[in-house]
Amino acid sequence: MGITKSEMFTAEQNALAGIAKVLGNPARIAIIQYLFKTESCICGDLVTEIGLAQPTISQHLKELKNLGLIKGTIEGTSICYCIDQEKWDELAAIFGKFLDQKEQPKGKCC
Amino acid sequence: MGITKSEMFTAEQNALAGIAKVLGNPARIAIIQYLFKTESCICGDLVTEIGLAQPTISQHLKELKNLGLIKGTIEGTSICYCIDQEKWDELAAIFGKFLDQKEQPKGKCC
DNA sequence: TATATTAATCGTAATATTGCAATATATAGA
DNA sequence: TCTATATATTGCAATATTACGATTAATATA
Repeated sequence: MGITKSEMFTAEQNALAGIAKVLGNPARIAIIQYLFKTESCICGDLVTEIGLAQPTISQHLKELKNLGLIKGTIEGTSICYCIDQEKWDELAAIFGKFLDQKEQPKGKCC
Repeated sequence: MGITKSEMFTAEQNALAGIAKVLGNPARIAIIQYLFKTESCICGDLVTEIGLAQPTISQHLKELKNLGLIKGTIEGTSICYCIDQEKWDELAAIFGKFLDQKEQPKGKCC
């Protein structure tokens, strides 16, 4: 249905899926990479850098902001977006722990 | 449009987004966690464990299989699904590297 | 105040995802 | 072969996502 039955999963499972979902789009990956590497982080730069329309970039920024990964400060008529390193590290730790899982030795199969 | 313009992004960006997208659903997170922790990994167990219909579970398994995260071996009339630890570690390394990014010191903002 | 610049929001179209019932397929055992 | 069991596939409905043009809001400057 395009709807996920979040009420039947644990908070941790929903949190992990929520993080992954926001990261599950190449435009948002590109935005994050650009914010990490560049000196300036004016929103308008992202529009030319990524190559998507301004409302589209704005929408992606909103989703990244909702998750807390980025923060924006007003710079005159522009807005400067940056990674929120503290929040990033926090989510990276949650996700990294999930990725670090090791298989239990199983007797029979695979 | 529900379509992402993947041709305008790098292979790495698409790969990262592709991994995250598959992980961006709590049912698939739950399936992965169950496969990691349990002794047995019969497909039918997942249906009762997760609480979604059998075709739905089968569909999620298919997506995990497409990404290479799991593999299934036929056990009589059942199928035994397991994590492909090697592939998991590989994807975890790719994603972990992305998560490990640190902010460049910026002069002006944020 | 008027204008230019920048970013957010609205409205909409196209496509994707999620989930399930019904059905198909495949294997094991009688 | 016939039946039971287990999984995959198909087809569909509901909802979500992505993208963009048009518009709005807010600020800076003339």
